[in-house]
Amino acid sequence: MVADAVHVVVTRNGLEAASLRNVAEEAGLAIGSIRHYFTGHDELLIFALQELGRRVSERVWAHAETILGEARADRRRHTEDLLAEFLPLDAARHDELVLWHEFAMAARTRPALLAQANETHQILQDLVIRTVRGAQAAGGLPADLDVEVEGIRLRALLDGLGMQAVLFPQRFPPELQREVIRRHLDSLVRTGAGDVREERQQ
Amino acid sequence: MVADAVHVVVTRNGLEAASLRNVAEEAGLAIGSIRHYFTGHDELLIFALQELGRRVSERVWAHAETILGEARADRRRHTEDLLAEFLPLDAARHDELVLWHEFAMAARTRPALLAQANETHQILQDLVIRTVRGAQAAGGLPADLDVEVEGIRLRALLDGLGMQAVLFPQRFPPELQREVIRRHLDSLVRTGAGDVREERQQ
DNA sequence: TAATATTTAGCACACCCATGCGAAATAGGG
DNA sequence: CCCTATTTCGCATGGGTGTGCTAAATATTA
Repeated sequence: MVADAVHVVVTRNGLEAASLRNVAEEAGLAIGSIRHYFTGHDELLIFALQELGRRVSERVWAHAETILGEARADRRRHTEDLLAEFLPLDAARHDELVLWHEFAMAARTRPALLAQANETHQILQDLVIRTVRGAQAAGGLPADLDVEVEGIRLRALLDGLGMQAVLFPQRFPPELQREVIRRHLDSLVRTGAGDVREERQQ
Repeated sequence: MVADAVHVVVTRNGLEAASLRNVAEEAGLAIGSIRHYFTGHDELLIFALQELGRRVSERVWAHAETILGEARADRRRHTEDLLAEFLPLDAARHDELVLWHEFAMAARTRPALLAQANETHQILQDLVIRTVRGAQAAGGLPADLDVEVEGIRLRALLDGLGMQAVLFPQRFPPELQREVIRRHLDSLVRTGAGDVREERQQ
């Protein structure tokens, strides 16, 4: 697939290197061949981004169905595994994360990519929120938890941790990443949203 | 300053647009003039990154001295303000965050930038850890907290939240960002590292 | 087989890029 | 003023890029 070629080039040399020429060479095709399917450079990138979003969503959602379905004793472990899908714990997830960051960052200055990036982000955000809600419904989390905010907080944590682990791998070995997830889940389990607001005043 | 020109161009059009020509035009100079100071394109970018790191560190550390010094009654509020320096709550912080993300991402495929990016990241990470440690020493946080891990977790949260807020501003209004910070600090205050590990087994 | 559609390939163009180099302008010290 | 050092400038070169367009090759259908 030509999308794979884009992904390889972007992963290896960054999005700015994803020229028609480089992609064509990586795919073993001629420039004109690629341009037969994509009328312009933007369309190629949009397609590659769509394909990325499709794969990530598919993989993570498949993982999610295991946990969101019926109640199970090892829910906690499955939850950790699900969240671990957002982190670069192996080469596959590392590359997917790199791709996502490259495209998402590029979307800031390339309006053509923005819609697709937004959609992908939303899908994953919803998944995280659902996971939190599911854990709450299963009784593992305090009932008074603000699921929306906690979902956003958890997603932000995963995103930031994944980002840093990609940029500075030596500083964030897999075990440290897992420990951070565990700590966060622990704090969710043990903390109610509660009445902290009064205490907070002083 | 020529560094400002780089920053403006990168903020507006992304790092890939920071060519000698664009930067020179933004600075009101000729290409050759810039090349008199920087022997190549890489050196220009490295300098701009150094300058960015310097400014960010300076600003955030100045904010930090207020809080790390003596004990004060309104420590919680100052802590929130300090952490808010990592989020795009106004135009200045927004732009600084954009610059940081652009450079940090580029450092992945440009070894020339990696050292400087690493150093800047480390400085800020240390600051966050010190903040957590300070809060712990001041008695606001449980004594059995793992300061290192909590510092990393907090920094990851800030980084991820900042990233998403930059990419999808409409989804992350300032008040939501502040609420996430408050929630996180609340959870830190109320959660011990404790003996969750046994419960976790099942 | 013959005619047609689909896919692949390659060339030409105009544009932007980093860099090398020498000339022009400006500033500073004698 | 003159001489020198510093700074600014612009041209030339070689390479990369997206895109328009046409020709060739292949597959599909009649």
